[in-house]
Amino acid sequence: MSTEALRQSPAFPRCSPVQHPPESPADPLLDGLNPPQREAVLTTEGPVLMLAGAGTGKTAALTARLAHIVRSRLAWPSEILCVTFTNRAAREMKERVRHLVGPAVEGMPWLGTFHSIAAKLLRRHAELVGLQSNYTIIDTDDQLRVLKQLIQAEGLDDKRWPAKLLAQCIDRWKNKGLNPQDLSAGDSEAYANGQGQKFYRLYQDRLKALNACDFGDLLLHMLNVLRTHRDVLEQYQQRFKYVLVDEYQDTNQVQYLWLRLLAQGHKNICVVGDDDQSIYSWRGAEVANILRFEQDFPGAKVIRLEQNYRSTPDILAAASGLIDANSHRLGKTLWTEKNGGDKVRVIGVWDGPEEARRVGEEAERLEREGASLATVAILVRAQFQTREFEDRFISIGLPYKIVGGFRFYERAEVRDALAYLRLIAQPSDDLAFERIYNSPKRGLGDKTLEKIHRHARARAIPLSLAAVEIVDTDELPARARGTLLNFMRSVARWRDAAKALSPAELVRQVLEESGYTDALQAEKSAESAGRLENLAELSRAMEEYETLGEFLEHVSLVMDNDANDSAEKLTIMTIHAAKGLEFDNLFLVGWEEGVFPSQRAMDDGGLASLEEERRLAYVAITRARRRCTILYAANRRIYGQWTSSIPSRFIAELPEAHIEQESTLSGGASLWRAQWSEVSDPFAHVASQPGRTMTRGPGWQRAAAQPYDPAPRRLPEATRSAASFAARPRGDVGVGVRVFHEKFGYGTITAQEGNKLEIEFETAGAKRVIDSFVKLEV
DNA sequence: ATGTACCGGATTTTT
DNA sequence: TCCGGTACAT
Repeated sequence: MSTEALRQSPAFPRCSPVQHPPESPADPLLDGLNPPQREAVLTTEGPVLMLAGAGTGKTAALTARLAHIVRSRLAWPSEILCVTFTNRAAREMKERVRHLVGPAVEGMPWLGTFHSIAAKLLRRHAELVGLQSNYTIIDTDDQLRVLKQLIQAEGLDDKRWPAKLLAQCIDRWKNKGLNPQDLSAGDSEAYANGQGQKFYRLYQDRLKALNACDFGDLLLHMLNVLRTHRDVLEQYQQRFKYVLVDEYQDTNQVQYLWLRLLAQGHKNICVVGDDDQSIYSWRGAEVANILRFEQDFPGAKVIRLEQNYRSTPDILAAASGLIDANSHRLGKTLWTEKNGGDKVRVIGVWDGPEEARRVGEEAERLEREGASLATVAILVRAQFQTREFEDRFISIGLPYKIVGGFRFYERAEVRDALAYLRLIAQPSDDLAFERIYNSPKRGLGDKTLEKIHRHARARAIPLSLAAVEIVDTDELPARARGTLLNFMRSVARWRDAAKALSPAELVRQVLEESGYTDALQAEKSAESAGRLENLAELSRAMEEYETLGEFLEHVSLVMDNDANDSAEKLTIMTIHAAKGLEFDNLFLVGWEEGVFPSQRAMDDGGLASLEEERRLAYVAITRARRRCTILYAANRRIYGQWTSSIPSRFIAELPEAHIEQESTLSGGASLWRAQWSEVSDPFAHVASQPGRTMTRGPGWQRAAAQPYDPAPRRLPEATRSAASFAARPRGDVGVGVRVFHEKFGYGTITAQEGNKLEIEFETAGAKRVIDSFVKLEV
């Protein structure tokens, strides 16, 4: 494996060619690394803090370090603990290490996310915390259901004291490494007038009874094991000769305590992070961990990676200027050897729809100039902002994908399928039983469930067992009894089948025999088609697993839908989701006070939150490689209310020398006229909003006073740009034809012009779409 | 047991 | 505005 291969490997696209001649050509691993990166690779002994700014090649340094340790025989791969936060990061690192060290080395067993490593350790020591090693990992959904049941069982009003609030408290306590008995009276106050501790304890007891863990437990239980069992702790302290931690600024208290214990053996801990990119404090991350690393690990070597290989000088300068406004930074000075490039553009527009239109046009222009849409991304502060763009891109036929939102395994149908499997794998999984016992609808309701519950409690047995027993009694009405008997027989049959079939075959059989697929097929809505698709995808994903248990662990901790589709599409995502990624052409939208920085953050977090928002802005800008465009709108509709807004303070904080401002608002009559020709009535959406309460400024009134042509419009001009590259109509569709659209479902074509269709959808109403987006009904 | 009408809440999100 | 949850009617 040469550095040449390293540089050219697809997992290594970000580093520009070698910047300095290699000092020690003897070790090809170091070629292509700059001096600080090399230092980070070679300083294997003792604590190391690698402060790596955005785009400075920290993953390259980290993986080279791993490879170096393995190749110099300082440790076996199985003696290195390497933790990341996301599966994506873990996967990427695994891939790169494989490139460097070669396939001869089996994938490192202890490279993974905090949670997957903790889960693996906990399987070995589960009995020490009162669990069996085949414990179930439950997600937020299940967690909330359990909590709600507890709250109601204790006779509390779950409106006054929502399960969500309790879940937040418990998560926070777990993130801090606190068990129920560790809570102070003050902590306990956080829920239901001092009953926090009581509920936390009840919840933990309930989980133990279910032989289940939530995500927080994986880390907390393991911390408890390490704290209370010296022998176990020493075993792992011995084993892990080297510890590496990625994104250290995102660690929370439990993770910190965990690492500190484990690293005490050999004290070879290397953490990598960037305090300026700490954007997860709201979920327990403590920047303080990185700020005080040098005190925690005396003699720590601090290495700064400051050469940026990603962005152009103006982009870098704009980002640096912005983050300068924050206090309490460790401080880094990013620099680049790159020259030229455009300044950061800042564009003010009239309203949200215009913002979307503008970005769409720019994206099409980039495409015409030869850029792939895969190099274009729109970053938003919050998920609700994606809608405007989605609507626009559907109507002009611009391919896009939205990253984030619901993960694959969080979708209802996938969770249902998993619940079936969980119930098959583990009869004691009451949560799974509750989820699916009437899904698909088979006529079993709350009354029946309640009776099963009562029986289960009386006999101290799991629900599924209680269900089997209860059909032998005359507690249930004949109808429900028959249905339940039938259902439980199926479950028993599947348990049998599970022994003979592969997980993938099993899930297909279960979905078929339970009537789940039939119910979806009968539905015939836009969503149901997608759901069936997801279930097919699920069984496909299961093909690579031998056992059900193996698959279930994988799915609860690792599975995501990153493997989306590789087609050339523009990406829309939140800034949070974009961390660690980069794009040639970047659009940062909605830079208005209240949206970004978000009102909510400023309301309840004060200056600290504002600084986190600013770091978020810094993360956003530094995702751009070549072109960065920031937009803000003068008017925006938020929760159905029109609001006039002012540009984000972050725009004012960008150093003027590195930006280029433009506004369609102050641009004079010609720009307004350009607007007018776009749509026949630019204020139609305004006029048609009864009860609209926005304050109308002088500019608005002037514009609104203009006459406009009220002639009946057909397909509006606005779709013209899309027509320019895909105008040839399809021959197989026409007015009156019934078609299917992935997003809107079934509808009938009411007008056709070129490749543009106007369709009256059965559920979504009238929409304009490009013909390539619809399928003929089958 | 299941379908329809209001009410209230509404960031960011990994595992 | 829009979604989900609860309350009520069928």
